[in-house]
Amino acid sequence: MYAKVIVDVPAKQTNRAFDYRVPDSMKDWIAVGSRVGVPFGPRTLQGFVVELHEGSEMDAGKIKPIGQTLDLTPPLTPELVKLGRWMSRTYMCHEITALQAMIPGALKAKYERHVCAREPQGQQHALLLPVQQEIMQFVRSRETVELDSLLARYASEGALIRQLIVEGYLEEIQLVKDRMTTKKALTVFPPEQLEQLDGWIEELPARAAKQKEVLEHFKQQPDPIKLTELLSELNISASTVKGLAERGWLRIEEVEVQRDPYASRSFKPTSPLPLTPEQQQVYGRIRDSLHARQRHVFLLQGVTGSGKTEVYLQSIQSCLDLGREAIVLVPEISLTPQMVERFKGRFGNRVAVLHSRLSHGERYDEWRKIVRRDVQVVIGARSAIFAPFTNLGLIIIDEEHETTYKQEESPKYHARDVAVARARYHGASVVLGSATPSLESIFRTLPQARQQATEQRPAFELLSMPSRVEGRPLPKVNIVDMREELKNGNRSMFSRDLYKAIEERLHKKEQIVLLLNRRGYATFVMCRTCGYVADCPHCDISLTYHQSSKAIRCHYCGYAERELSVCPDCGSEHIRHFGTGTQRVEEELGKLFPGIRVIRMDVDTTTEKGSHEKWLTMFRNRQADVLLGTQMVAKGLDFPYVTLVGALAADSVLNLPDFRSAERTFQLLTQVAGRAGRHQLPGEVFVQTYTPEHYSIISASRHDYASFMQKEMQMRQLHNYPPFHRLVLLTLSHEQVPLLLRSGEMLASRLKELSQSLAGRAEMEVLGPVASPISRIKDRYRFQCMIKYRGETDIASILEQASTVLDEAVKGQKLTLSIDVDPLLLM
DNA sequence: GGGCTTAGGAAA
DNA sequence: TTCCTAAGCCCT
Repeated sequence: MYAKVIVDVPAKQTNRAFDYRVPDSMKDWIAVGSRVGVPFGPRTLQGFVVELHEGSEMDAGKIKPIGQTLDLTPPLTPELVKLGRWMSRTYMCHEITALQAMIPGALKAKYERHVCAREPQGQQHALLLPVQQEIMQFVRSRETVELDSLLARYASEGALIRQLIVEGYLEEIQLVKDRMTTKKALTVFPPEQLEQLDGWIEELPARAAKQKEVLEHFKQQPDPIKLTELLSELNISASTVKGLAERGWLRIEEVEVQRDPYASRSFKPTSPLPLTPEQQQVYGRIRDSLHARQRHVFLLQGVTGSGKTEVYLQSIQSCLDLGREAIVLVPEISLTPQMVERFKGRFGNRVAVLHSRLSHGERYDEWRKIVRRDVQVVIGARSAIFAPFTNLGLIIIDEEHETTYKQEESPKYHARDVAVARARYHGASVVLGSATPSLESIFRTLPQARQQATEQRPAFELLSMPSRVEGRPLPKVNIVDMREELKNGNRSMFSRDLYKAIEERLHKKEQIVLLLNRRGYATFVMCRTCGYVADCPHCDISLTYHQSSKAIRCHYCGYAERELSVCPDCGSEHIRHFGTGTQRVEEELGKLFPGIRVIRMDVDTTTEKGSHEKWLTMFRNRQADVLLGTQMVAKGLDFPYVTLVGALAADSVLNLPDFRSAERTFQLLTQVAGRAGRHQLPGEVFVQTYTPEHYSIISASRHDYASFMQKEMQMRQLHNYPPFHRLVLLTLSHEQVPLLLRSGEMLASRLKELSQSLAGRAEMEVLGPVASPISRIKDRYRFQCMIKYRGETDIASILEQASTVLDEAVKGQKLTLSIDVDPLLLM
């Protein structure tokens, strides 16, 4: 039997499957999706089996056997292997990069080179130098030694060690290892025949009271139990249990334990809530689709507070009832305890939770629950879309408009597209939920787009829930023109109206959420005497102040220096380290309202594990009056006593040079406004802005998605932007500008040539090259080209041809081309 | 001529 | 990506 293997070398020349022979001993262990160690050139590499075949016509001379299998069960399913192939075409990434993205980081290969001692034939130890003798002595004293540690120990003898290997004194062994080992715990097992227990209890001498107690325990609870638990439960020492084990009555074994991050927590079981007629209708539609195994994509537009989560929960329940599995994606930021709680409460231990706050080990263990079929539901952030289920029935993407679903590093996939691709394979349904659907998604529900629908890009069906549960009204949104405030001499960051409203809530003991967008409020370091701003010496960007570490660092390359006390340019001491902006608001709140209790949530206060949760719990318990934060306070939170929401600088996103800035502004304001008045108490919202006439702000204040969408669609169509055209962003980077310019021109002209050949089937426009908005990162300059296209285009082959031409022209020049298909950030 | 550095190519 | 080899270069 032969296997085709994708190896762990992300390079163009190796971006294809290599053939290997499957040794007979491995036949039963290897399947499509297996992770294997294979000899590749002079080394051993990790790879994934993507195909198995009998291949009698193979060129046997060239083919090496697979070296080792790395898992008992393949970490990937055949479907995921196929998906990897699709991703590599769709997002222009190496196939191995796509496959690696699907498994937890803990399984990323770690390569270790070991040496062990050997006796070379016919050689004399006398030929060795004294140091070499010593090295051999050292190696002989143990089974194997990791080469790196040996080289570290004998730092200056690298050449001599090499000689030992060449002459056969040392044998080199290459190992592929996981980064992660499973956690084991000693576990006590009762005997097979429980009836024996009674006899043994009699048999024990009277003074062995403790041992009797242990046996009694198993009579009550015949399940295996962790040794540590047993000891603390019965207040005994290990020797007691060991004594029983020595008699052969009990068995003590090492068993893999799960690091369950939620183990210590109990979740209140919840049962399905009665649905409103609106919810009922939506749920019915989804349930029908599940039953019919339709590959339907639903766009569920529900206003904030319309009860989308309950619809998700019941849809998942019907999916489980059909014996199929479900994936729920939530934006990382809103992967709040609340959401997890509701899922755990409803589905208990049938749920695995995957998010980036888990440690490597915890994440791995949650993932293993899926592989072992212990769970049927996964709730997680973007990468949870790759959960290795084999009978997927439903994929839910909550807040589908969120940008976190697009991965910014290779593979630059969008979870929404991956979801549709996986659903196509499984005959599963997809539900995209949002109060403010992305223009891309809503477009696909329109008649115009329905006509252009293909198998690859199906049309979506719109479901809507326009009212809040229990008929609660949407909060009243007041737009405050900050220009007027300034005219009237108010230079504070709070308008008079907002000030009054805060005062009133404090008096009534109700709660307040304040949103301050990061952008627009600098985190940079500036000298107020001469205007000096601290820049990164390697990137075209200012350094960011980090309060926690008292350092200023570059966000892109990690360069850091100590906090400045004087200006390096003019020596002035008036150098200001602007915090996240929220700090300033906090200070000002304290001045304006003495005694006010503020919880500030931003990168500085939430980096620590679990801190996010801690702050939110405090706020929920009304231990604070104000929750102040950046975008993260806008999403998905639900607090009954919040009756006032203030967006302090609504237009800071609007002013960004990005064609999606209006959409982002509208989404953010709608989201944050939705935090108010979700329960009995009515809510009120203040939006402070310098551009109160902008349609995104006006529409958001009226909770009017439809009119925003219409207006925005016109703008997009006018400028050939998505969703009417699709984009590809090509970024070239190199240390030298002239070479970049030349290759940029070459790339653009090649792309233009290729676009000519499209004729009538499609339209394609090539823009650039121009310097990227961040023109230098890590001492490399950056130029970009943009492709706008629509219609039937094999964009992948166009991109491939263009990049091949470029490769040949600048061979070995360290020029890198990065391709972002459907980019969300145009940097 | 040997040893060192570097560029280019191969990897099943 | 990593490693090997061949080619180029310097020094003895």
